[in-house]
Amino acid sequence: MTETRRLAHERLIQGLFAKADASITELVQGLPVRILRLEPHQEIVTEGQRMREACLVLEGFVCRHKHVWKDQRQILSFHIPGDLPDIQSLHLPTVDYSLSALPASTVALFPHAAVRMAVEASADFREAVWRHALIDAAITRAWLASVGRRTAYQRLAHLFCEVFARMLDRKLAEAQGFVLPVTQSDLADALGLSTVHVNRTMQDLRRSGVIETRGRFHGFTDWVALREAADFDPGYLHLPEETLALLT
Amino acid sequence: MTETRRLAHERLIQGLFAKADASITELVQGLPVRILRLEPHQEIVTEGQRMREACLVLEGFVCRHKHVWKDQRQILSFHIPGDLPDIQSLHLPTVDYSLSALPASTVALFPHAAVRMAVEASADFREAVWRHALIDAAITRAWLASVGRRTAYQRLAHLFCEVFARMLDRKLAEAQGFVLPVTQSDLADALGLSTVHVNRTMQDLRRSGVIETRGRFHGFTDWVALREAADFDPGYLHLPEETLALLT
DNA sequence: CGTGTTATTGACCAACATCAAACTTAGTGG
DNA sequence: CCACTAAGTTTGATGTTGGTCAATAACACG
Repeated sequence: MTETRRLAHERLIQGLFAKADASITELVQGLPVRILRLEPHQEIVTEGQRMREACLVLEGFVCRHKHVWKDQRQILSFHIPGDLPDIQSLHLPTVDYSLSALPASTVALFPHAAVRMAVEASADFREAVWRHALIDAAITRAWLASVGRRTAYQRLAHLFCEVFARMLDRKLAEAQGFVLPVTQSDLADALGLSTVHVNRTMQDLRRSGVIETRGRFHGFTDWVALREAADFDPGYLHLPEETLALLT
Repeated sequence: MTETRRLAHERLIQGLFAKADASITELVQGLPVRILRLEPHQEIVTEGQRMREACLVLEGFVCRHKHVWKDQRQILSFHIPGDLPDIQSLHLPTVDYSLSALPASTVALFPHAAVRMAVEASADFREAVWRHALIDAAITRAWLASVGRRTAYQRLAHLFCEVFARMLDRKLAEAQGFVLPVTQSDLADALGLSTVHVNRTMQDLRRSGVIETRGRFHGFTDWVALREAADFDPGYLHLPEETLALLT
């Protein structure tokens, strides 16, 4: 467990900073942290809840979602290790969404009070938290544009590009492809489609020869074509040059 | 023009704080500001642009939008007087969306440098800016849920409820209804629908007896029914109690 | 093996898009 | 005050994307 705590501090740094300087490392390692292991589909946070801790994804895959009308749900975002899906609860403690693990996952919980102290102590830390929250908002806007104005084919392609790019940046993906540990029904809820249609659209993607699926690993057989079909421009992710270079 | 500058400071306070204390008022009134008058449809900010000022809506109605694929656009948010649609450019200067006036509008521009100083000088101001940016993100999430999982009828109803609630809070609407100064084609781009379908759906709303339109004024003839059709819960707007009371 | 979850298929249907035209309104200049 | 124009709204006819329902097939795991 001490091992996992170390991982939590490491991942926090990885998620917030391109490169950590010594003072930041020290600051982060001083943060108290609680580890939570989650079953598949387990809910961590519920819409309307008042938070006292902020969550960091350590392993697995987490999503934000909202329940809409009769048992329909919309997934609002996917979160990979290193993400802080509810960091904004620091300033707006009542959350407007639920948070759930998709496959079995593990998350770290940092008390708001401690994070607030770190934020006040270090301008770099403060800046990094802002950046993280704002990129998150930019991603939500990209999703809104996708769901509002793209076809199912384009939406799915765009989602693949985005999640791949983000995972690549955190060294969670190979250049040739990546593991997306979610079901087709999760994808449907993320893209505003039905499960059946996601299934058919996936088949279209495979038939077009841009993606090859083996289980939950998705290999890119024609990255340029995928990127173009999706009309994907990674600008909104504000990735470092090194990562962007890998997405050419 | 000096008159308009005063208005700018006043609206900034109104947009950021429920009630202003004296020190905040002083701080805000010290901010340098530039006024811009906009023609209908005039673009203020363009996707990818690097900002050095932050925009505050003074009069009219402004929207954020993204261009998607062949001349399609998705409106990401509407902004009413008192809103800071691109305050996040303070920390992420390259914006991922465009900003346009819908009807003729006027906006104030505050230099980033000055705002940054105010943010550093006052914890209350800093907190208020965070709050503003985070509520904005919550609104985007609500839109995503709407576009992803609601029918045209529900989406339109939800949008009416939301914008009305926000305008009410800023004293920009009467209890019986409000002026929404946008075209049906703007609504279509906001809701991910076609203009024709928005038109037909508006007629449905009128036929159901929940809304009555005279020009761009929309009167609520059955608020409770509208609210229920939209499945509208204003929690995500984080409005003060007084305003919530008016939405019962 | 059996049991539960996920993926895939087929038949049919509904919501919403597209296209093209007519109508309304508000603004403009003579 | 009236034509003239441009923008926005409304209508009808028709097409398509994606939804629903229901069944079957493929896995994954104890």
